[in-house]
Amino acid sequence: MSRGSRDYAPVIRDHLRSDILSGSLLPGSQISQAQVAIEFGVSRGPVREAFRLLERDGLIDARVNHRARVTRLSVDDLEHLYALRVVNESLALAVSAPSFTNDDLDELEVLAHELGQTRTASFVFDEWEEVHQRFHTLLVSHGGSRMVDSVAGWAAHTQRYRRAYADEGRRLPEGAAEHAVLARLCRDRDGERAAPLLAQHLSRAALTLIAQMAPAHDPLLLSAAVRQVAGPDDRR
Amino acid sequence: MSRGSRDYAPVIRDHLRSDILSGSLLPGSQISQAQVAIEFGVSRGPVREAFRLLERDGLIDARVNHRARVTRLSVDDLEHLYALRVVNESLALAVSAPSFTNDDLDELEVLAHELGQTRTASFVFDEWEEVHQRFHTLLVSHGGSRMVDSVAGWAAHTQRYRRAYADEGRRLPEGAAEHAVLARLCRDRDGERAAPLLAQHLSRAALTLIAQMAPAHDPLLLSAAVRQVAGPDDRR
DNA sequence: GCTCGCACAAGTGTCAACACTTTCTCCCGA
DNA sequence: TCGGGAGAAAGTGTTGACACTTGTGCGAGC
Repeated sequence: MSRGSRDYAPVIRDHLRSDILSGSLLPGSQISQAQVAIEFGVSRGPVREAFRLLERDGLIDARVNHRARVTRLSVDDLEHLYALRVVNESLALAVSAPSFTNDDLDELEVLAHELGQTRTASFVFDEWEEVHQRFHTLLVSHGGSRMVDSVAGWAAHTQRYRRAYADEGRRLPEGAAEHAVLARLCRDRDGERAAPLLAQHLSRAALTLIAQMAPAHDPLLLSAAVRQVAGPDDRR
Repeated sequence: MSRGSRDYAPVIRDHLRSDILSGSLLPGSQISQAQVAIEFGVSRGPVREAFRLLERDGLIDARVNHRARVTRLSVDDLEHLYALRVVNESLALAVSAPSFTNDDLDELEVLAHELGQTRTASFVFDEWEEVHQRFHTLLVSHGGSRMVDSVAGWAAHTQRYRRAYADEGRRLPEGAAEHAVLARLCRDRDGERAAPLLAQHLSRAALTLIAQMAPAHDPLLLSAAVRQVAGPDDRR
């Protein structure tokens, strides 16, 4: 069972993706098939396949005959990612609301509570991020595999920006409260109200990051996305 | 320049994708790396990379140690695809409206006109499909690369369903007219009105296909998607 | 006639080697 | 001192061969 039949590509891809998302592989840094192959104790074949997948996901740029580079971050990309999350996660949440199980709802509340706690308590980014991701994943988990996969990809991407730009000292105070409200609305099966709130929650997170990254940037696309979900919106 | 350095994977992927979308590779049929490698006069390495990409795009299922199969069609998938198109293309169109060039607008009108013509004139599916794709691609072409890529993927997928289930005899009569209206609204830079119309246009196409494929199917997700874009909507 | 095994053909996963390209390095001349 | 090449080193794209797995067909046994 040693030489044939093992399918390394997915595990290599997962490792590299995790390294990129967590920031241990920095944007713009180069990674070579040969190097990775050695690190995983594997030939370059499976590594090439993994690279193809990472490239398709937009995590690396792989020009022919050049070493692959971890894709760089940009405000535009950040805004696009959050705009996509806004419209898609809102839709997924709206249709998921009737389908939540009691276990789902319980877990949502526990996660929301933890997210509120960690804000005040000692703060470890990795832990917070894990809970946060889980919360948002659960929120859209009944949207169907195609939707869930797309959303998971975009959400993962935004993690890079949060890690790179989030001011770890002061987390968004409204954000934490919103998680609890979202959990509550899910409990009430009120997708119609939860969806716009999620949109605004995401938008607020995006705007905070944009402010840190490029204060002058005008988030046209993002506000169009929020408008689509929440309507013209004169209320606060 | 013959042995190293050529990067066959993308061209192989494009060929296979085109074969799958056009229906010359039927849903559920098996394709083997070895066979494809021979057909393209190439070794299996590049073919494997192409397969990984096709799998990522959901066009083939590739279980380990098994031959890959062209993914099957299902109403659920169809509905999901169109729901994604509805919310994303609408957003892309809304933000694209101010950015259209005169060339874009001219081409849109020409394409819309052609789509109206081909309905009555002798009908060749491939030609109609090409013009139709081009029209919708152009409509969202200023939405940013991430958006455009996602949308293009979903739109390509829906092509499989149109080819498999569209009743070639009678095309949607409203559909043809709507293309012209959309082109007009783009000319007027009226993204706010064009977006909901696009949503309904796509929804109508989806519902027609669903009716052919599984009349009993209740398109919950699709209507939620339309509602998100167009509002509760009592009209029509 | 039918089923169950079993060899064997076909297919996948992986590797090491080869052809070619990019990148680094170091040395030379201006 | 500073470019600018030539050559080495490192890297990529591809291949053919090998290890292993799945499927296939055919004959023995019931």
